[in-house]
Amino acid sequence: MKLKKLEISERVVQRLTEYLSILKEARKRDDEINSIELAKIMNTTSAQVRKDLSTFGEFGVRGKGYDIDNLIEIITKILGIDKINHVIIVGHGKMGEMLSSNVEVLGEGFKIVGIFDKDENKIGKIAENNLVIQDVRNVEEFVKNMKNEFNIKIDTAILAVIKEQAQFAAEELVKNGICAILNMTTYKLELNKNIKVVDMDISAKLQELNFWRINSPNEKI
Amino acid sequence: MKLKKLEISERVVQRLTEYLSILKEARKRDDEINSIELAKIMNTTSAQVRKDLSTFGEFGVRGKGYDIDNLIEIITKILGIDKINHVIIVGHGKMGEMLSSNVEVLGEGFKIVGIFDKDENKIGKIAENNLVIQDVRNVEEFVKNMKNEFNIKIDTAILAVIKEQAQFAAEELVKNGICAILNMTTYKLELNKNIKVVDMDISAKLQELNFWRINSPNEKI
DNA sequence: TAGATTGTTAATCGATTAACAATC
DNA sequence: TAGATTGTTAATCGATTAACAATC
Repeated sequence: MKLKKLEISERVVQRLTEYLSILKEARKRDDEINSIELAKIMNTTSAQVRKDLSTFGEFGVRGKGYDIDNLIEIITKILGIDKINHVIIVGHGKMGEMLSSNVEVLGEGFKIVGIFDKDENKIGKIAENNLVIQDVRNVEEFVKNMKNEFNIKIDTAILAVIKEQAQFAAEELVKNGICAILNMTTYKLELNKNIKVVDMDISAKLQELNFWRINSPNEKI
Repeated sequence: MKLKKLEISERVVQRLTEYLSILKEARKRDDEINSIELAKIMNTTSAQVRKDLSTFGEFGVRGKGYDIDNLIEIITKILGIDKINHVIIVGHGKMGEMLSSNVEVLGEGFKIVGIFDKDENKIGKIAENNLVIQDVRNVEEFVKNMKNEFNIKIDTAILAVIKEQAQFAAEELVKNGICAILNMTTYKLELNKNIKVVDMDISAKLQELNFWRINSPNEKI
């Protein structure tokens, strides 16, 4: 597989994750799919589907379409989830608990290897996935050990603390070598630009939904 | 408050939710803010901030900036979260449980009034927020009762079932008058276009983050 | 070969930004 | 009034789409 590498827009990457999920569904029914069918499910044009995919290479067969298994494999590679990515969860409140106990939710390609909290009542307890909840001050040591003993570099953290702690906790993580953060809080993190942050704010999404609900053109309430 | 009403882009609404969260933080420190400061926190230009806000009206004072409290109130109204919006949760697995037990997570303006599941072992049990978990087949009756007895119209559902059930469950909800769905599953729902759906897919967001991590220009792993 | 669908170019559309008159 | 910052216009930039040659 030859991957072109150039400027890739956020939108394209977002759609890539959607294509993947759609393809996994489609695979249950078919072996092949074309840009028209894919576009219909995505609510977009076939031109966009082809353009998106051609950002990364030539994966289709003219006159036929795309082999679903092949495309799944390619997108999986592009997203780096063809291998296990080791992540830590910081904050073991309701959200952290849900994330660590729900094997489904992270999807394939990710494995939780550490859980941290600052609450002394939680530290030392065993989470539902059988990991011991560690003191958040141990992140540094943990990351080092994983590197030295198992040669596992931990880059990614899921930040699930309360929003009042988000900025501080994130800065600590960055100090310990974390360069990618899935931010489950409502706090807008202010970090060095080379740190990748993706926000996952449920309340914001609900607000968005609510706006469209009350402002829908075919509103009839 | 006079609200202009015209074509509003998804991006603007998304940023509106971000402005709101930033303003709530800023209020702790200041009474006023200008577009330059707001832009800095948002990682954008002051022109965009002003343009975004002016989509909805004239809220600033030339030479001074924006009154934070005032702006919060306005955005809160625009997003329709100045009043309580009643939502139901469908699916009381790990995700549904987290949502219903975590008062923080939905943010202000939303209240869970019903929890539904199809698992007989769960039906009749009491969830952490003290609501009885109801049979999902009762949604119809529940929605009608809320309307008739309390004059509460339920428009919004949070879909937290397993992805294999997502499409079916969503269609049932729509039949019972739900017109806005926060989709917590990885399944790409295919519904009538007048139904508002916002996707909230944790695994997709992790994939996105992972892509940027491994493709960051200043990668040095 | 004829039919189909890709990959890509060029045209269009929409979103962002620079610049500035309006005005506090 | 002078200084500052808004709201808005016009210019720029980027993303989407239409169209079609390439090719299976």
